[in-house]
Amino acid sequence: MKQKSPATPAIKKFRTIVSRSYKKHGRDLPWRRTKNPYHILVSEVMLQQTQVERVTTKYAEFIAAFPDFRSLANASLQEVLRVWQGMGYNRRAVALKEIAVRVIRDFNGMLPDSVDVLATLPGIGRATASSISAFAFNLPAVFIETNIRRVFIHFFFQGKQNIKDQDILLLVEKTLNRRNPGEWYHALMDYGVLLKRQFPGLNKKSAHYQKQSPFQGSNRQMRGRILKTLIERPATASAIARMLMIDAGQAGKLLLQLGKEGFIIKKGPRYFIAA
DNA sequence: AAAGCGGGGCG
DNA sequence: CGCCCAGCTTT
Repeated sequence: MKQKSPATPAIKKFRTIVSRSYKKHGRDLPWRRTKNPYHILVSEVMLQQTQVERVTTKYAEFIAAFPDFRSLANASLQEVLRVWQGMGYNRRAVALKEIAVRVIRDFNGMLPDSVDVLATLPGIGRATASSISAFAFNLPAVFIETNIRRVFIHFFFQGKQNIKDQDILLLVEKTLNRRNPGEWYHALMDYGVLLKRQFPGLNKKSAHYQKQSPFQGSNRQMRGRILKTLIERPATASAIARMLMIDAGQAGKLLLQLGKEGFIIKKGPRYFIAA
């Protein structure tokens, strides 16, 4: 039996501040009104590296188009990618569909509640697995994401630099409210949103901070355009190269890579969205 | 440890 | 224009 250390005054104060703030201006978001594991899963995958405002609209569309695991499992990748358009990181749509297939086939149609099992599913890492476990099943999983990271850096690492996630996780575990992990995490995230406006740049003190490369003219932009095109109709490599105004060599590379990742297939001279 | 992956909105 | 967003996967 693991010994529980008692909550120190600092921890009690921390909990009080975050909880009070949540009661006063916690956000009311669609996926916070449900414990349907499928709905929670869809929201958590959509929220990876994607602003809340953009997810709120797409979440409703996606659930309307694919109401449950079975309908998503049975949908074509083309339909799923079409609904996904505008979200970015299209791999997530492929992963979500594959998760639905596995849940129906391997888990009797029920999403597992265990972090370790959830993390075996494609596109589900530690953070998403834990958040699903906390929000759908109210289990005390320990995780951080960008808002939570900001909160702990602000409260417990003042004046520090190069702060490791591993060190933050220890504190998340110590401060976790085990009576209601789901609500506690909502409170933490909402507090992180407030801190973002109050103290810009907190996350730059993370050891894991990285700024990303420009998007204009990037491979990523071209991949997105290719998929957008192929969702409408199949096309040849040369037609795609012409449309994107790139040379045939680059188009060929992009198409090959998209094929390897399971987005598309080649039949004869033309490329299609994969089955 | 670092790079790649989307797309949009905001300063 | 640069920056960042409820991260994951591959190298």
